[in-house]
Amino acid sequence: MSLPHAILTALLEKPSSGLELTRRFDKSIAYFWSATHQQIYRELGRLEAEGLIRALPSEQPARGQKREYEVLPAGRDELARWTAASQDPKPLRDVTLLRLRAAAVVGTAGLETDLRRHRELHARQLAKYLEIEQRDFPPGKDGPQDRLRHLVLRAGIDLETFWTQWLDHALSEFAHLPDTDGTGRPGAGED
Amino acid sequence: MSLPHAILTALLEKPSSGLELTRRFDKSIAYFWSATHQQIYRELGRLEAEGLIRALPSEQPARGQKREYEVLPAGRDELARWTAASQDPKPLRDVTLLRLRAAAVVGTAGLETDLRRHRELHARQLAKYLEIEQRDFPPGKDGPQDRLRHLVLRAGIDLETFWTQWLDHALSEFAHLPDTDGTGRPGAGED
DNA sequence: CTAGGCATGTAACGTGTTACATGATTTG
DNA sequence: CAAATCATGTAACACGTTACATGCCTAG
Repeated sequence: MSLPHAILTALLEKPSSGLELTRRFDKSIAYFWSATHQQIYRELGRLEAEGLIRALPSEQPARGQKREYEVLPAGRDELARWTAASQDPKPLRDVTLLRLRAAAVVGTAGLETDLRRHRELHARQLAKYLEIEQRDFPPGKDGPQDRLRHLVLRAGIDLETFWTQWLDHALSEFAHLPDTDGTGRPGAGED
Repeated sequence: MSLPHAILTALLEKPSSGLELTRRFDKSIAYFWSATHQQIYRELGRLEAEGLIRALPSEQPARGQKREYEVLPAGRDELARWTAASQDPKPLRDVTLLRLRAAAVVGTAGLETDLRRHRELHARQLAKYLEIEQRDFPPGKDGPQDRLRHLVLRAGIDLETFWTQWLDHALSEFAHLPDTDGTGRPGAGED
């Protein structure tokens, strides 16, 4: 139940149409929450039905017509409630780690190339975040809102740094690993 | 499409029944891929229908009856193919970061308590992983399979360390932040 | 023989993903 | 006015989550 709250947050920051929201998600919110335009339109419909947002009065509903939405007081209340409510952190779910565990059984053939590619993607993402940081959070800009948003961006930066380094480490392990088919020691102990 | 491959990996490590798989997921695979028993049974059915695994011959299908599965050659091939295939890393999607971004708009009231709780949960998880590391990866144990599995566990350990520290940092920011309702500077610039 | 735990499932729903469809607006 | 682009939307499906249902097996 997070997408509606991501949308409420984005709409509070600035009233927008569906496509504008999609672009803002891609550009600025995607580093902690991504969404496609289909998801966003579906959710905008629900939020409007629930009375948490409304289309700006001037627009009449029509298919190819732009519709801008703004958050109603009930929507702001709901977002505040959700933000403060206790929520358990979700367990990690990472495909790359699963692939490595699988490689321990069926062999590492072919994996290294893709991990090297991932390493570059993470490094590029990191560079992009650092650019954003320089542009949006210069030394002077440190009001309460700036500090919180900077904190969020910092998490993104540090996570990309983490993955870049971890992949470097993993790749260096690969370097002095026999390129086995994994059957060297079958039923070895796990857990 | 990762759950079937997680199951294939687990079954190659040791043929098991659905409930045994569920327990092994909880105990040992959950730090990079979690699943409920309903998901596992559904997926076991599909994998069997596709001819990637089979129930051990002795068992006849019956509702409350234990059914052990093992991986067929086609299943091993599929797992090897999947492991080596190129896959894009999934973008980050983290509720806590979203909550912080929302708090920049609607205020931080109530958030701190839950973040403190998260910090403790991550610290506890970290302690658990470190225990596993000591038990399962003593200095001598460093064959190819051990190195790969250790690498995976290391990612879990380092990520929990990361989140513990990040939350400490976030909480220290909270300490000298006015407990606003977020409306101090409404339409401030984002992206 | 019954109560509790073991083991396997069904059903319903929410969210995310992919492919495609349609109307409006601008530009050459 | 044709083509490209903007903008909104439908449909079908895959996956994950929650609640519940059913059959077996063993201890007391």
